[in-house]
This record gives sequence, structure tokens and C-alpha cells, in this order.
Amino acid sequence: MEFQIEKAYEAKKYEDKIYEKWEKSGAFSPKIDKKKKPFIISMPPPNATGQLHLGHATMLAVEDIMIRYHRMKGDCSLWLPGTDHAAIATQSVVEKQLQKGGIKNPRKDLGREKLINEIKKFVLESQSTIRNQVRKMGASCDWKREKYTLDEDMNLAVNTLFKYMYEDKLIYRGGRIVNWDPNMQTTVADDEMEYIEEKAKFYYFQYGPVVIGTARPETKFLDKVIVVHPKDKRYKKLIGKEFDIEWIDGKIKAKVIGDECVDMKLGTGAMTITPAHSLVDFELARKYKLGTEQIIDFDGKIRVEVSKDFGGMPIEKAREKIVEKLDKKGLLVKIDEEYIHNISVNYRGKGIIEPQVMKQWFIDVNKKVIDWKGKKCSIKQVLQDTVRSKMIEIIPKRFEKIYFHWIDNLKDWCISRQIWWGHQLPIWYKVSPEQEKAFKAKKDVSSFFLEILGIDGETHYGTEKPKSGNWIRDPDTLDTWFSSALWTFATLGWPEKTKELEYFHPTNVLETGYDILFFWVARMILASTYALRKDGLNEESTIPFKTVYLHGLIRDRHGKKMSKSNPETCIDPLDMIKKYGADALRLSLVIGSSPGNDMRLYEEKIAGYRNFINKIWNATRFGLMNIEKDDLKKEFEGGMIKTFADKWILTKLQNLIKEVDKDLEKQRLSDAGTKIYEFLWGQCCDWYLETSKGDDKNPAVLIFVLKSTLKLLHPFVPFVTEKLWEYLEKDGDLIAEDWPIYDKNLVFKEDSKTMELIHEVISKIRSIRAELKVEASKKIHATIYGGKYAPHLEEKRDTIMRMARLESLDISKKGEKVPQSKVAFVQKIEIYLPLKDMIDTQKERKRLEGEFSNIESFIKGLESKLANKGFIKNAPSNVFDSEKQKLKKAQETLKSISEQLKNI
RNA sequence: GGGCGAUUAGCUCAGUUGGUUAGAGCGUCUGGUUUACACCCAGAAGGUCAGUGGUUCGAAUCCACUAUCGCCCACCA
Repeated sequence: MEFQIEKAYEAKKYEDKIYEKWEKSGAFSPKIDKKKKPFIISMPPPNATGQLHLGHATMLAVEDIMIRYHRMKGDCSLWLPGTDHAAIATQSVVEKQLQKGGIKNPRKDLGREKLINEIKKFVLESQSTIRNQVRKMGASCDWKREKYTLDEDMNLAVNTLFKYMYEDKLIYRGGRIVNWDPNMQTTVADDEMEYIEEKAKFYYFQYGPVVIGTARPETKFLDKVIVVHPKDKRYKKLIGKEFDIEWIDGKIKAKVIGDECVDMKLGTGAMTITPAHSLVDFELARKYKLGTEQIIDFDGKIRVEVSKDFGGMPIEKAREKIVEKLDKKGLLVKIDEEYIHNISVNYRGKGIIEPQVMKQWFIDVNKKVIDWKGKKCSIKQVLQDTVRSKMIEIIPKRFEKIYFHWIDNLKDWCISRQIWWGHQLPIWYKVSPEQEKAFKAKKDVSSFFLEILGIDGETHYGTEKPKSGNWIRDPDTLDTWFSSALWTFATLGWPEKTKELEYFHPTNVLETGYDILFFWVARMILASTYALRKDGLNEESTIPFKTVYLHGLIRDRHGKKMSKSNPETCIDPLDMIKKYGADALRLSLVIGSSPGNDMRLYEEKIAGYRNFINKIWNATRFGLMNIEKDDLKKEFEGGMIKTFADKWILTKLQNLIKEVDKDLEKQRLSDAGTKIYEFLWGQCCDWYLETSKGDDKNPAVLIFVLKSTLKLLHPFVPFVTEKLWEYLEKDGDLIAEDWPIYDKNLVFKEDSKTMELIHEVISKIRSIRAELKVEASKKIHATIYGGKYAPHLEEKRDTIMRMARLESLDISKKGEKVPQSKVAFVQKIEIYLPLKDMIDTQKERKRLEGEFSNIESFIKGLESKLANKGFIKNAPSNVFDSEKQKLKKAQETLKSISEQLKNI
């Protein structure tokens, strides 16, 4: 049959067109059908800051496989895409760009509105880049429902959740120690911090009766409290006493308290506390009701009010000068130059963190306000319960432990950020006219300015300004994760009670990298359970997803994180798609990786899977070349099965369907992929297609096998399979086809055992034949050239071999074209002739029977051992009856195989 | 300091509840290559499953300890 198919599959020639076809067909957009099971994944929204990386590519590949599988299974499958505004990340990128363009201080110079417009422009551009890249991966997501975390309806959802929590007093404004980044002029969440190890000087000072050690003398101006361990013999008697102490700016009074938090072995065992600039000290100060005075201002300088000598001085410089001064006073005891400590930096921007006490907005994680299974529970308790009671399953399981551990240590979540890009807090403060004026006059205002103004009065919730009085809106925005926490249900229309929300929520799988388990996954559980429970849904309906599937990080060949700064090892998914095709990249990201474990990726691996894609192409191409056009129209029926080979491949196929189904249900994508790969290449191509060459090919089975395999492959490699489907099926897209169903009528157990045996024997024959051929070629060589070794003739050997073989089959050697059927005949002979000669059924049977008797005696041995140990008493055992039966059956099968082999 | 994980062929990794002779891809070597495919085919070599001990008829798999590597969390006066 004439088919115009190219010899090799060229991905870039077809992929875009195929994607367009899918999108137009409407296959991505499911219609709610209550007769069908819903299957939904909310796509983790990539940051709208630019390029897709391999982490995204993995996410897209894994989720697309799940979605396509369920779609073909007949579920109402929705994959909801979107992008995230990534507050701090985005703003800092744009600010840097502006700075490069000559605007020194973008916030001050542009002001809120203009800066936000700049960011908007940037985001629009990178959003379209991302959309395009997601399409390149072949992601079959529903673009009609695409969302963005800053959309208006998302803003409504965010404000609604805020309102719920505000009214429940779960959200509160409190003076707390926060991580302040003086560079970015914003607070930073605990988990957005990074620690960098650094060598620093560690100073020891005489401080009244004790010696204290510190790496940060510049914070110690107003330290008035010495803390020691109550059981420390050295200092015990000092506790409770007060001392006059000579210190940086003259004399101060300090008292000594005892607390068990002090580590006696560390430093001198005595410390002073600086409540305003250290978390531990702050907690201590609260415990003992001590004042917290700010020493360092929000710009990272010593406050003018604190010291006339050092006020206004940057930290580094002040430290030097203070040490100098204390040294002059004779208070410096010693300096440890080799002190190694961690400094904390903002993980975006790498600015050094200065702990500060500020008024910020928090979510209380311990307040018991949620109605949960008949009790009032706190956020913490609900978070724990959803996973502990198996409402939510985390894959791999070990992350459940990590999750619990994280919750145990969870503190109130600071949700306000001093940046402008994001959802502005729906909070208003009542102020005096003067305060309002000062506030309006300042262009780059953010909450630390409120701090300076001392605004601390009545607050009002709402997006509109209250009608009477002077009010100013909190300039801060919400933590990005506060809005992305609503992703699963706000994207379905919440707070409106939409059909979508009712039908699709809870979502089925949340698939993401394990690195954002806490950032995002936990917070989604928090937001979803709280908000929907508040709406009166029952507990089961409030969880955001039933399964959390965590993929690993992609690393380079050496196991290092890929980063753009190292282009040698950094692989750009788009380059790979261009070079090898999206299908190949998808496979290389999915096969050989297991959930939760990192994976190394390098180009050769992708190239390997490209070879496989080509194999799929050529297998189908071969199939098409061996059939007539009419064959494609014929429906496959049981009566069309003819040969052993047919039965064997059909049996293999059914087993594969069963296995793949099982694997995909249990989210074992890699296993499923490997099995299909192995089937197509190892069994379908290398064995089945080989034997079906020739005159007695059976198109019905051939087409059936090919079609089924393409279906199984489609979730993994959608492009190439869809393209091939166009040749096999004139109407209808593969994406919308039904998944193959396991059919036990197509399993031929006994026959397939025979085939297994033949298969095995032929493998052996092939290798022996290979050896024989070498021998034969040498003999022919010797015959023709009179036994003389002629290396220069070596290359002619192939020709000689061919001639010799054709001659032996009495085919003319005149150089005329050998007909296809004759070639096939040669192959048949080669495979089946030796089979008859070489299978020694007697011998094979003896070997197996030897094995059987081994098993028999093994079972007997087991029985007597069990009897000896008293497990079987007196009565004859029937413990191994089923094993014995299996053995009997196996022996019978062996006999029938021997019979069948005689008749080949 | 607390927790989690990893260690399997030269390299990258699978190995699902313990069960025949521990698998795959790449690489290496040998040979073939005829009308689907050199992005190919048939083979081969290569493993003390990190180490030690234990449980078991049987351990890569379960338990304990040790070693090395990695990650997370907390702290760092």
C-alpha cells in the first residue's frame, strides 16, 4: 500500500500544528457531565517573571500524562492553567531593570502607580511567553479557564478570605519581631530566608560582674538585662541583683535574671538581651515583660535617638567604632577571630536580614475557631488532621512526616509585605489630619512609615474608604502565598457558589516540587479547609485535593542544582524541544524518576528517548507498508487471530494494559512508561513485527496491536502518536479516543507459554547462528580465495555471504531484484528451520523436570522443618497444597508444549 | 543540635507487599545490517546491591550499628 510517510519523525515539523488542532477541537475544555467522574488538576501557576525551566517542564509532563490518561478513560478531565504574580520576585526583577535603565530608586522616583504600571507591562509580556512555552510542552490544559493570581475575581476571593479571618480574629495586627530586609525595605517570611555561613569576629566584653560574648556589639547600647542559667554555679548568686555598669555611652543599670534557655556551655554562659533585634531575646522580653527599644533604624543605621556619637552610622562602621571605644575604656576582654556563624539573608535579592519589631499582620495558627469534626479546632490542628486522617495522601509517604514536623514548629504566619506588587491589604487606619497629610506627601510610603508616624488606632476592614473621618489605607500587600493558597477553589469561582466549584472541588491531584510543600501545599490546605468550612461545606469537601504528588528537583549530570548562571550544565527545555521534540523531553523527565527523589538530566538521555520516538514512528510506518488500504476499515474480531505470534503478542498486550492501568492508578508513571517502552521496542518491534514479515502477515491483528499501543503511549508522547493516528484513522483525534480495555478473551495462556518457549529458544539460536555465520564466512572465504588470507577482500565478505545464501535457495544470482516474498521466505527459513532441528524437546523437558523435582523436594523439606518446629502437628499437612497444584499444572503444561513443538 | 533521605554495572537510575540466575538506558567490546528504523538488529563483558551483625527456609528489600554523601528544620548571646 502506498503511504507517504517520511523515514524519520521530525518533531518540529508537526508539533505546533498538532497542538493547534487539539486546541481547536475543544478536547481541552471539558463540559460538566454529572454522569462522568470528574478529574481535575490545578496547574501550579508558574511565576509571571519569565522563562520556563526544567522544573516546570517536569510538572507539565507529569500532569499532562495524568490528565490525558483520565480523559481517555472517560473522566471529565480538567486541567486548569494559570500564572502567579510572585510579588517580591516580580517587583525586584522590574526594579532592577529600571535601575539599569537609570532610575536610581524606582519606588521613590516613580511612586506607587507608575511603578505598578511598569510591573504590569513586564508581566503581560512574560505571561505570553509562558503560555507559549506551556503549549510547546504539549500540555492539554483548558486555556479558556486560565487564571492569574492578580485577576479581579481572585482579588475578590482574597479579600473574602481576609474578611472571614478578620472577623474571626484569626488575622491580627501585632508588634512582633519580623525579618526586615533593609535593602528591599520589606519584611521577609521565615521560610524565605537563607543562611550563609560566614567567618566573623566574636567579641568578649566585661559587662559589670560578667563577661559577655557577642558578634554584634552595635546592638547592645541599651542592654539592661543579664541572663544566666539558674543552675549555673558561676552566676547563681547574681540572679535578682542589680548592678551599675560602665557601658558604651556611660553608666547604666542592669539586673540579672535566670532562665533555662541559656546554654551554659556556650560562650561565657552569660548573655545580655536585645529584644528589638533578636527573636529569642524578643520572646524572653515578652516573658519577663521587658521593654523593647529599637536600636537600628529601618535603613540599617544606628538610630539617632539612641546615641549621639553613633547615631546615623551604618552598622558595619558603628561596630568598629564601638569596639574601639569599649577597648579604650578597658572593657574589651578578647576577640575570637575564627568565629563562624550564619547570617540570614533574603532568599530573593540576598539582602542581609535585620530583625526588627514592627506592627505587622499575622494569621493566628493556634486560635480554635474552625468547626472541625464536632470540635473547635485551630489551623494547626486542621492541617494535621487532614493528613493524619488520610483525607489527603502525600506521595511519597515520607513527606507526611516532614509535613507534621513542620506543623509542630509552625508559628503565626506574617502575611503583610512592604511591597506594592500584589493584593493590597483591605485595611484602613483612622488617622489625624496631620498624619494623613504626611502620609500623602510621601511617595514611597510603606508600613514602616506608619510605624514612624506611630499610627496605631482604629482599623477598618474594606476595599472602600470609610465615609467619615480621616482614613488611610495600609499600603502593604499580602504575601504571595496568601493568594496562591486559594488557587484550587478560587479558580473555580469561589466565593461564588458556582457549578464548577460544586462539581470539580476537591481537586484530585496536586502535583508540584517538594521544595514548596510548606510554602504552598500546606497553605492551600489551610485556606481551603478554613474558607469552605466557613461556607458550611462538610469536612470532606473542604480539602483542596485528595492526593499530593511531589516530584523531585532536576539536577545536572553532577547532581548540582541547575542554575542559569552556569550555562554549561543548565539545560533549557525549549532548546531541547527544538532539538529532540517535546515527546522526547517529556519521556526523559518522567521515566527513571520516582516521586520525591531528585533526578539528573543530561542531553544524551533526551537523545535516547528521541530514538524511541523514531522507533514508534517506524513501527507504525512498517505496519502501514504491510497492509492494504481496506484493512484499515475492518474491525478487529476474535476470528481473525491465526498464528502463535498473534496470540503471543495479544496476550502480551493485554497484560500490558492491565499493568499500565495499575501503575497509572497508583501514580507510578515511570513504571508505566518503562513497560510500554519495553513492549513496543522489545516485543512488538524486535519480535512480533520481525516474524510477521512475509506472506502470511495478519493485518487485522497488526493494526489492532499498533492502535492499542499508540493509545497507551499517547499520554506520554502525545505528539508523535497523534500524528501517526492521522494515518491510521481518517476521522477523530487520538486525544479523544477511548483507553484500551483489558480483554481476557485475548489472553491465550497456554499458547503464550509455548510462544515464550519458542521465543527463548530462538534467541539462543540467533546467537549461535551469529557465531556460525562467522565460521561460514571464513569457510567461504577460504573456498573462494584458496585458503589465503586476503584482508583487502574482507569488505567483500557481505556480498559473498548474500550470494551464497541466495544460491542455496536456488535464486538467480544474475543481479536481478529479489522479490519481497523471497526475502521473507529466507527469513522464515532462518527462523523456523533451525527451530525444528535444534529444539531438543526431550532435553528441554528433562531440564525442566529436573527443576520440578527440585521444587518438590524443596517443599518437602519445608514441610518437615515446619513439623520439627511444631507448626504442623501429627496431622498430614495441607499447607503447600496450592504450591503442589501449581507444580502439577506446570508439569502438564510442559507435556503439552512438547507435543505442540513437534507439530511446528 | 533535631529530622529525612541516598549508597545497586564505567555513567545515570529502576527494582511495588521479602521469593527462581538482581534489571534498563547510555558507554565499551564482538558480529550483523536483506525494502520500517545506523535515531537499527543479534550478542558479550561488566555487580561482595556501602560495611558489619541480626531476623528468616530465603534479604538489595525487614531490624540494629558504622561509614560516606545530600536535603530539610531549628539555633547561633
